[in-house]
Amino acid sequence: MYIKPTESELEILNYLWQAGPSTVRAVHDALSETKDVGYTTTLKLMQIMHDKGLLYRTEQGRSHIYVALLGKEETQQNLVGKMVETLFQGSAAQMVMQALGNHTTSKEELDEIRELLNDLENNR
Amino acid sequence: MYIKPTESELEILNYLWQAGPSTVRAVHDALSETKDVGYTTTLKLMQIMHDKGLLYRTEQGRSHIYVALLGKEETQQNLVGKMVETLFQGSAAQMVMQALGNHTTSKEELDEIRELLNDLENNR
DNA sequence: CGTTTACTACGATTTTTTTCGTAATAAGAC
DNA sequence: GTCTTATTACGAAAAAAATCGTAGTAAACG
Repeated sequence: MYIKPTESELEILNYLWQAGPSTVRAVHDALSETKDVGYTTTLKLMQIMHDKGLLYRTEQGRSHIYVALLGKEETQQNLVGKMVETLFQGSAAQMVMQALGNHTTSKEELDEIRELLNDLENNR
Repeated sequence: MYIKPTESELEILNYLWQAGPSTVRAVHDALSETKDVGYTTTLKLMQIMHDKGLLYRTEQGRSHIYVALLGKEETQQNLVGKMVETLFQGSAAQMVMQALGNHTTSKEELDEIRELLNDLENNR
């Protein structure tokens, strides 16, 4: 059974995906750049995530090193999939239109998508 | 200021977008097809949404007719945009890959996306 | 050693979201 | 007109998520 991370949990996961195994301190320092929150709040959140099985941790001296147990791609998949279902009646194409229509996307990226489209068409 | 609908609110909005102006009864009957929830729960939610300015309502005999005040596209935009920011570091292309990679999409839809890609490239 | 510092643990509180029961009431059925 | 039924209003509770303060403790510093 897949556990859906809450919004705050997602922020933490995001950092861990990008930075790799980290202490609460590191996570907190990063988060508090953009968000006004106390250290113990971040700590508690990460402890809860550990309880839920979202994070693995290992002791390192007096502190703990945390690692995300959910994969980045797997989680993206899950959340995008859910959004396609609930907000776009299951049509990924609809979502793609919305996403591309309102974000500046470079020529390189557009080309990459074209390639993907071709692959999709050929492999079925 | 944009108010982010909660998950339950989104279900209601979804129905209203699809069905147009509706009574609580209609919304509730639709929702309870897929979800086990009491009538007064749906009622209360819609009242709260009305308070928040998410829904407009008008009396019709003893009951109320509700209308979504948030547009469908506008809301999709907002939520997809947020997801691109938080989950894909601002890269819409990344999200598109994930979305297309794991949903079956028809040739027609793929072609539509191709067209969109061409438009995007030409108009800048 | 004693003191400071940087952690974790943990409980409690606050805030947000969801849920529902009860009461009031107006419409419709007969 | 009376009774049943469908509806809203409202308060309160339950559940979920986020926040933080305090205490304990081990390491580091001098």
